[in-house]
Amino acid sequence: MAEIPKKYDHLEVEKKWRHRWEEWGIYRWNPSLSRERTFVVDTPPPTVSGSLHVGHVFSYTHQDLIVRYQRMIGKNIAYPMGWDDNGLPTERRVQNYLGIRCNPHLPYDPDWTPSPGGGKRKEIEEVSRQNFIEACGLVTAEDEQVFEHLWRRLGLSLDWTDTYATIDDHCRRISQLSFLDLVERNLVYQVEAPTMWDIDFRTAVAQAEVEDRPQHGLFYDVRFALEGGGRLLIATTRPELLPACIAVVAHPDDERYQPLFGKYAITPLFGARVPIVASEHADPEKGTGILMVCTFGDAMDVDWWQASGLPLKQVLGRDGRVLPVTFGEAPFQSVDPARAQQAYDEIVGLNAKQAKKKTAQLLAQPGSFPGGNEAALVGEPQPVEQIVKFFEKGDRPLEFVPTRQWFIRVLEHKQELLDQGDKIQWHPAHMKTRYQHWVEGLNQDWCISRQRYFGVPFPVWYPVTDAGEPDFASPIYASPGTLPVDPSSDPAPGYEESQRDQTGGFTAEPDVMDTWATSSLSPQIQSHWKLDPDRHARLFPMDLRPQAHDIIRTWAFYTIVKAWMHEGEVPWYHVVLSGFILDPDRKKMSKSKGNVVTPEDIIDDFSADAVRYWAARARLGTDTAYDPGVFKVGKRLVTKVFNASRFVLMQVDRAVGEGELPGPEHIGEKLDLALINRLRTVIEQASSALATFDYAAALQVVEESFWTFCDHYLELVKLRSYSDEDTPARRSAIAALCWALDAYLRLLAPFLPYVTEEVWSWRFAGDGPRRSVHTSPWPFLEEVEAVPKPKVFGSFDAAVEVLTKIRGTKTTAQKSLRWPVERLTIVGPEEHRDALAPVFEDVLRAGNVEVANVSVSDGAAPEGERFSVTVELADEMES
RNA sequence: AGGCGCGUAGCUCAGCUGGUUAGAGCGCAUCCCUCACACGGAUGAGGUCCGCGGUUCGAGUCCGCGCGCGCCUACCA
Repeated sequence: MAEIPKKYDHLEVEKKWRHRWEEWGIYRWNPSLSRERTFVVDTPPPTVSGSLHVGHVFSYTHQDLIVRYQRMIGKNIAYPMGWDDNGLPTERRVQNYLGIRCNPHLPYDPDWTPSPGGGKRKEIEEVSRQNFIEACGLVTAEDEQVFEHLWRRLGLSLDWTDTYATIDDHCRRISQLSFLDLVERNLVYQVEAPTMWDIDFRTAVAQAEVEDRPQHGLFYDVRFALEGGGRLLIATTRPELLPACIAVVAHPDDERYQPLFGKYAITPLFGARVPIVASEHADPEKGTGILMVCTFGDAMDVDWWQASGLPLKQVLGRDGRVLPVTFGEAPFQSVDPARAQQAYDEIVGLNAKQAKKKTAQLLAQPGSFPGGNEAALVGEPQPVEQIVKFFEKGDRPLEFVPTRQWFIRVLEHKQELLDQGDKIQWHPAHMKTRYQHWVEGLNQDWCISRQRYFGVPFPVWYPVTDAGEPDFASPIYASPGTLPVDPSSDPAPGYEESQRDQTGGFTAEPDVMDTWATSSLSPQIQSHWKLDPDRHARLFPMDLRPQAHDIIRTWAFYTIVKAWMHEGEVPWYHVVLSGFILDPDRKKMSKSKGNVVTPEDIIDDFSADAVRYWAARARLGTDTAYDPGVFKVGKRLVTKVFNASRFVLMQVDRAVGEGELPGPEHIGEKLDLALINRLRTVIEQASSALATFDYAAALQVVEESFWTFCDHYLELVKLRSYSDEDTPARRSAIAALCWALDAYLRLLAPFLPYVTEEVWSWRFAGDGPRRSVHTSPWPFLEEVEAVPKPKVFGSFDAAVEVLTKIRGTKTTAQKSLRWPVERLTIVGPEEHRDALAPVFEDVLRAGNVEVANVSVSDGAAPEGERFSVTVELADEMES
């Protein structure tokens, strides 16, 4: 029996158990057990280059609560850890930190090493893609340690022997295998088409990464000339796209414009002759009801252009600046090419914002309206609140730029993907609706190519034609056995490296896959899909996907897509969605808000158990206000567990010393039986709540019961268990205390893994699974069956009621709770007196009442109460 | 603009398939150093359950309509 310390030092205790758990390896997956006995978690790999905040602690704790329960009910747990280091955020960080930039055309230099602090150098060093990836690897390894340290402190029961990083060889291999599999199934294609483009990151982005932001814009009223005379007023927010105007459209039912359909308009400044067309796209209510279609102002322009067959006039480049074009040549015909060119030259090279301003100025000048001295711009621009699409990580609006991109065919499989969603259980259930809305609302295929470097390269090359151009129509794919490959340093199959970028040779696909193309494979990455069929069968489909609800449209959706496309399966049976942490003013918590308290600080102050308690109080899917008060409550519970356990085990120690703990067969006193009987309900309720992932409900039941145990049962049983004589009454008390504490520790273990393990080690730890509370069996009902059911119910509550009355009288009289009672009169109906009788002795002891000073009689009790209780206190303390 | 969720004590939240006087913790007030715990304990004061209608013997709980908040999706000339 271990020495019981007087005070609880959470930092020391946490450190001790953290190391011992690692030593014991109790959180490791056993690969030899069958799938049925295993509980598999698709752990979210956090973006390591992001900053850690309390939101992480929140959702990762939720997973761990579920996992710890599953472990205790005997499941073999597969709970690995992954890091999402692949992608833009890391790239940016590495560039700044090391002062390097990727040049994918450079060859790999095996001797190159990054110099820390390189970010301070003046010139930026260019390195090959593989060197760049290695540098990213070094930086992210540091970031990963920060996360790992926090996860360990939090007590997450992760299997640290089984980790992955989304850029490592294994993940690149799985990602490339996935791509090749999709090629084989004709589920992926490449196309040169206008796609949403971020001009700062200079990459394509996917629909899921786009967000709307309200912007203050200006509506410019611009006059177009009608061919053969007349004019037309068009409202636009993007005058800089005027040179890209290909048509003018109005609603077919709009009587104002019906006579114009089929005729032509002449654009101001640039003199382009554009058709006036009827189109459902136009809203008669908006602006002047007639609008210009440009290539490209928005998604509608793209749709319209594709259907129209009109030529493309691209005026914005990949950097968002106005491209040089020649007027008079197709497609930039003009009724006055010289004048058009003159106007255009004023905006060439400007960014969209500058070009907008300049074009507006030009339009305001007299003579900008074709054939006269009038200005095309009418009146002052009107301020307008508009909604503009942005890349979620971007700072400037997205543009539509024609580029060659790879897409996965999701649009034509919406129904199948909805069906997959139905096969998965969503917790809470209403979150499925979000998934459905997203799938139903998809309007583009999944763009997976990014014009970046720190990502998984496409395992693709192209032949270089005799004309020296890549032949994109004839991609050369890597063979699966050679993966992972980097086409920019590995030659295409059947070619020599010397033929790279040579006529008749090959060239690399320069793009990388979006990070979601890899993280959507987290189940397959963990199961070693296509590499280890046996392991795959033991892990896939998984049981649980924990995640936050904001990434249903990305991570959850993409993972469902991949699992369905590759194997026609769901990736997991259950998804649990954590809510967000909100500021006290109910806004989503963010760094910029100044919530600078780090999770490590909070653990230092309140203990890991207390922080877990805070997370565990929040139900799935429910956003929760950040309330440090809850940490305090958690800390109080931890302290209470420590102190109550200390009391119980000291009593046990006094009674049996080093001897064996008395078994449940000694429990005979009615109060003790009543206690155990109450625990039956607690175990039932907590178990069924946890089985449906409702850890918060389980905690509530257990916590409430534990406080009752401390506040009432311990007080009632205290003096009986103090007894120096080894009577059946004392033995019953000791046995009940042991039984109850043993159960409470296991019930609380998923929530408070440290303090429960600490207490467990004092007296309960045994051999085998019972070495740790976390591998001990979850309390099951058979354990309760070993203790007889009380014959009369309500004894516990009756005892509590009378004791509370006695305490109340003393408190009101401002006397100590030890103060003796002169006279106790209890009046109540038979039913309640019968319930009270067997536990009455305990009540009197706890209330410091002499049996001789008590009278109990038949009669009515006040409404809602069992008894009418009258308490007269003694005059003196000593009586 | 549609969808989803939420609106219960000053604050944070429980209240399952409708059932007698609506719960907890924090905070607050008053008191108590009793041999597990003052990082504690006892007791108590706090609520027209967002509003209005309806169903019902009975509604915080079900239905309808509003109002407010959050999120998702759409709106981008």
